[in-house]
Amino acid sequence: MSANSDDGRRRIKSVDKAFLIIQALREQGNAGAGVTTVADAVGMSKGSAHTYLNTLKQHGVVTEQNGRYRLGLQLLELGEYAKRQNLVYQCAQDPVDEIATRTGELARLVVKEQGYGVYLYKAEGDNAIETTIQPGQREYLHCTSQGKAILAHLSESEVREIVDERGLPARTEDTITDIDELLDELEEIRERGVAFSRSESTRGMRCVASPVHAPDGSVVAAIGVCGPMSRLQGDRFTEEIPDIVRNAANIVEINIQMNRNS
Amino acid sequence: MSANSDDGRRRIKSVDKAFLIIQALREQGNAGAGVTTVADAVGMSKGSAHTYLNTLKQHGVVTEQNGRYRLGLQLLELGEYAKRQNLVYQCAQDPVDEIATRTGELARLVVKEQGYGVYLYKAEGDNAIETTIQPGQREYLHCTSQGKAILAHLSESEVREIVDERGLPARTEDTITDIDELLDELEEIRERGVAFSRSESTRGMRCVASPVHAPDGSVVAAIGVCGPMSRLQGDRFTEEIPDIVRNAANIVEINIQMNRNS
DNA sequence: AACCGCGTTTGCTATTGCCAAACTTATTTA
DNA sequence: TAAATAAGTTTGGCAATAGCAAACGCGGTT
Repeated sequence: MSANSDDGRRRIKSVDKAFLIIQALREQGNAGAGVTTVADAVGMSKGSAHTYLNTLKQHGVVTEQNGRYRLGLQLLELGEYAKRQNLVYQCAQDPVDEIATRTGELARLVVKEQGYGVYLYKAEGDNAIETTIQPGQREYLHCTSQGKAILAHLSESEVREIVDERGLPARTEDTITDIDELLDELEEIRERGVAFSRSESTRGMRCVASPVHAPDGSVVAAIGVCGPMSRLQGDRFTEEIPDIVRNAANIVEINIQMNRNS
Repeated sequence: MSANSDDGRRRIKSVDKAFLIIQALREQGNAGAGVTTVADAVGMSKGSAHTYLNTLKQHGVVTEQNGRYRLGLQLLELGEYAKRQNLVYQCAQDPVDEIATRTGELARLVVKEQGYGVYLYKAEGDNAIETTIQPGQREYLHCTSQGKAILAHLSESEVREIVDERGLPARTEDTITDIDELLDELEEIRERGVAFSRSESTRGMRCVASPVHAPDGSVVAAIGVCGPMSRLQGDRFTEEIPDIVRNAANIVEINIQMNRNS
């Protein structure tokens, strides 16, 4: 009877369907899709799919050229806006730039959202590596140093909840895929104040990350450094860079607090 | 009786309302808004607004922390995806970089979407100016060189349609605000192959832009250069840079064609 | 020229979104 | 500490509307 689905709360089914269509279009990629293809993909009649696509088109989140529908750039405008509004994004840019220049490596900002990490900003030092993952993309929390830094400061029940929902897929042979092993690792990270990643998300890549806390004490993000194993080793990896990263994370936290009161 | 609104076509009203809420949240900016505020802003009951916000939250396009709702970063992921998928974006990056290094100025890519220009990519030369407008944002077509380059290659009826819908707001005292004057200017641009802007969008800023055509002959984008009046004048403004820009636009077109066949 | 596949439109019905009002929780005031 | 107020959440019932199926229109193909 009731229009609910997940956790007993009511939902607007038409909105769900709209996002189902957006998802379907996304999976079609650059090729785009026609009305019939979309209708089949989401399991509705041609007529209905047509009405949805037209509505979405009016809002610019879908574009159409001679019968082929694709994702529209209005999404980018909204997304960029959301990014710029983000307080952590505003407060972390300078410290991340600083990390990049001081280490010469790639420095990144990842914020927590819905059990994922969203890669929001990067700064490239003189020797910065190129990564395949692009700003704006989500990544799993268990396989990156940034993600683990965030997980380490959540409660065990929150961690288990995220793992139950997202799983622990293996990115490389070194990815932690066991929940108990992960919890042990998080314990260490908490004591140390920085998280390491040794080829856990990409072979040959090492990272160091430190969490960023909101004024209320909850973790909201992590900043860190990524580089090749060849350069990130010894004291530089275990001492120098952790110090730089920890310090920068601290500055971000101060920036957030100051921005709060203004 | 019928569920239509704009041009007789049916629409999904719930989807319209969802975007109304997104718009409302956007206007609240960084502060965010509570359920009641949103309900008032879009003119629906508290209960309904709550259901919508919860649905949108599930999809990540809205986030909530202790009762305050804001735009979510899922929008950024979708938007960045739409951008990366965009064929023109893929094909124009190298030529735009090239323009920037050869001129030392700011080079930009603007693609046409729904009667607006969407600023998708920039490359900064050694002396590049800083602009307030950010990648991902929309801009009017009548007041920028890039926009005029696009308009110049649409039919007069299409231009009139866009102007009717979006108007010709004045950005500076030099913005063209008269439709006939605009049409004359477009005529010149068509003959010349490049569009100029002299303080029409920002005081003291000059731009040169050239259109990019799809294989079917329609304009899809424009690339160009922006810089201070002090540097963009004389032959450099009217001859040298136009040559560079025209040439680069040509290369983009070739890239698009090649990508088409692959 | 007839066919076929695709996109668009429309009438009718069952579904679902919506308001109002009750209920719950948090915050402020006395 | 309690009362009062405000804000968020849930629910019943009715009216609105989303959805299908089927008809229509249109370009491309055999």
